[in-house]
Amino acid sequence: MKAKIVVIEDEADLLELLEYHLSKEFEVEGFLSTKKVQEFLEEEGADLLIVDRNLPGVEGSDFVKELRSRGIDIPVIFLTAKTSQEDIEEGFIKGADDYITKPFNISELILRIKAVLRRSRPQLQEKIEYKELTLLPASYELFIEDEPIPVTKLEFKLLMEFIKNRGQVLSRDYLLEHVWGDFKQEKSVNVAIKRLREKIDPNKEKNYIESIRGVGYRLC
Amino acid sequence: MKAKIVVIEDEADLLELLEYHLSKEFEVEGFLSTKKVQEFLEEEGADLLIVDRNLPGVEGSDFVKELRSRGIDIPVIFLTAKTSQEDIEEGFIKGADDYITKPFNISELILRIKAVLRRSRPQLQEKIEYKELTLLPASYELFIEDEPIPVTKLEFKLLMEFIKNRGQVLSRDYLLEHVWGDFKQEKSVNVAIKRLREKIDPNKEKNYIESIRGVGYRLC
DNA sequence: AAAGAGATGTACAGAATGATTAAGGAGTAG
DNA sequence: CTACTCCTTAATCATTCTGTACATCTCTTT
Repeated sequence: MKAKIVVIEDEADLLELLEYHLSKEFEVEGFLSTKKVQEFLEEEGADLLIVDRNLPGVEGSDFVKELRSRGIDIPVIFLTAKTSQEDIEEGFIKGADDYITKPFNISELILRIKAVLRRSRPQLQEKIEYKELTLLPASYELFIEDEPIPVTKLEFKLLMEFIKNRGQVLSRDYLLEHVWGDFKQEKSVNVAIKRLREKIDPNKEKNYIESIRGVGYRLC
Repeated sequence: MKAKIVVIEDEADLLELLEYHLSKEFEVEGFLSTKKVQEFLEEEGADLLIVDRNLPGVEGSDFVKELRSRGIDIPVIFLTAKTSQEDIEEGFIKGADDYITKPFNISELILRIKAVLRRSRPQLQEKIEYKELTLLPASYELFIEDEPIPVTKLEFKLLMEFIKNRGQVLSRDYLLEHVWGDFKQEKSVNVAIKRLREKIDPNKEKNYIESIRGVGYRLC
């Protein structure tokens, strides 16, 4: 999962350059002014903010201070032509996580971004995607097109097993061993599959899990 | 509670200067070489490392890389005369949280230290805010919308652990290890969570702490 | 088309998990 | 020492989950 970075920079050329380079490693959203940023952050969220301090209207560091006072604790890197010692110190005092002066080196910027993200977003959770399904193994959560779908731990593990072996037919025996561990009747698998199908495809349109008569089931 | 900072710098004069200035705000431990540092870290621990890269014997960034590979995840700031772009990038790649080139400004250094500590050691902050909760780690005090709420030390530490890992599901095992230290029964966690919930959300409106059946709890 | 095997659907009881309550002991302050 | 707070443990209540039994449906073979 890529980190989402918001860049606020009023020079269109530079913004474009940043978007171009950063998008190789991150998901980037550029803004020419602070205007719609707060709205965006509240609706979509982001993992890091890169802000020029010389912006039309609001001063960048004041904007950050304002965010901070509203409890928005997103990490911030200032990227600015303001190079005096006082400017730099002011930037940190107003809540910067790092402060880079123009002209800057793009690979250093990327490394500094990563350093900040490493501390602020300790573990990007692992995310497994399959068609419109998204699975978060750490919390046993399932999303269908970003809608959370409540599933039990058993159902989640069952789905994971299918995704791990997509395209292969899994026998009831195999599933009992790998998902349940504990040995139950083969019929239990039937019921669990039924329940899982209902949750991942309530309208029975997708037919994710196919039954292979006499053999087992397959996710295709 | 002051943060504990270890400085490794082979020029005695500079080390002394750093110790002098930093000790106004932090608890400082200086070393002229990396020799006894690892031992010190393992025994005493520290919150941040400031390292010169030109050290007698070991190269500073290699020392850090070595620490990282041993799972010692202490934040590091390099403070060094190596100013080429390659050197800086190498520093970050080997695990730096920040990189400052000599000559440096002492107040900027202090601000950068604070910026790194804010993310990596939130518990050292004077004041931590999360939604309408305010925590004062020094005194184990909790406020909800500025109203003081009496909480026990255990409850406070539990809440801190959740805030430190907000959004992540924490298993009972994890909590026992990180909050209790000492191993108790997993049931103890349930009871402690119940009491904490009662205090931070007596009307059960906010649902700060979510239970994830079969997995653990999460602050969202 | 009928029979039989396998798959699906449904209902329910028992198992598992979490929440709540209460009791007793350890630790602490006065 | 006494009174008090806090915490663990144990017991019980409440909820959710899951295995089993059985009924129904579907497919395949004859």
